[in-house]
Amino acid sequence: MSTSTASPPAPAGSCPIAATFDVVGPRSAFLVLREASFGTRRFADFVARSGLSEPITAGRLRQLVAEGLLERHTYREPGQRARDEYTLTAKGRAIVPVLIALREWGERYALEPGEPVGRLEHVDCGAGVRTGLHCDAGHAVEVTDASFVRGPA
Amino acid sequence: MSTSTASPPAPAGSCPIAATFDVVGPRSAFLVLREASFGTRRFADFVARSGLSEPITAGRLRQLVAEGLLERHTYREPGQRARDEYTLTAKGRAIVPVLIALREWGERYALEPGEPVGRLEHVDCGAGVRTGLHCDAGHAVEVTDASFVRGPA
DNA sequence: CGGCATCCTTAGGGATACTG
DNA sequence: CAGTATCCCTAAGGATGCCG
Repeated sequence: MSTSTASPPAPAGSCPIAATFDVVGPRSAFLVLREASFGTRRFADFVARSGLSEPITAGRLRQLVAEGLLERHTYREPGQRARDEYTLTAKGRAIVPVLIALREWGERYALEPGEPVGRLEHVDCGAGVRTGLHCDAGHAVEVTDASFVRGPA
Repeated sequence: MSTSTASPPAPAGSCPIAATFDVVGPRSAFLVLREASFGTRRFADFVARSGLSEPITAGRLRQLVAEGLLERHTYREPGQRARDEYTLTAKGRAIVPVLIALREWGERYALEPGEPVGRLEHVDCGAGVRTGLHCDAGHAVEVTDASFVRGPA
């Protein structure tokens, strides 16, 4: 990937990558979203599985609800006391490809080969799921075949 | 996406998402990598285009070189003085899909509609480039059709 | 140009203890 | 169980100034 122009000063102010970090938050937010994407719903499970402390977990959950990536519902199973649960919204589900891409990179470049990391399966056929680039004309695209052009999307 | 198991305690220690953040670094590292993916090579340009301060930029460049995502070369054009430049390694290029996925999310959910953000083009045909999920059997996969299974990849 | 040194402020995050 | 309240430490990051 490269610019076709000589890249003028760049309006860093409207960079969608920076904007994503500004909305989603820090590392810990991605870990909370990871757990939510795995189906974790309850506070205590987020704490246990994310590896984050309670205050941080609580803060991220609150913030992600405020940003609209998670929804909080209080529900009560018959005969049980009320519980809170957090589930992904459409906005939150839309970030799952980012999580998968992060996962793929980490598995390849940041973990020891052979570390147990689980796998993503296509529910329809059981085959492994991966991210990829493709163009609107339907071609598979390599990173080196993508060119960034500044200006209106 | 959801777990098919009840998700036991989770070995957060070997989470590839967390590992990616641990290797790549914080938000500013992604902005530096963004610029590198656009073809930015020189220190002053990284500073001007990333919107980061010089010390932070210098620190990220040094760290990303140390982690093997960037390579630093000193080169001298004929009749010019020596310059340093930073270019992506294969390990660094491999993270571009993460950047693209972050970019797509931000454009959709974190920026005002209509903000100028540029676009990615397939060099072969000029069509826009997007990320997507697919399975090893070749099917396009929706987020909701991916299931995470713990255990060896 | 390509940095590093210093200083400062804010944000991220863990530990612990406590409350509804 | 689902948090909140403190306290404390470290990391992130900007501003400024200096140096090869």
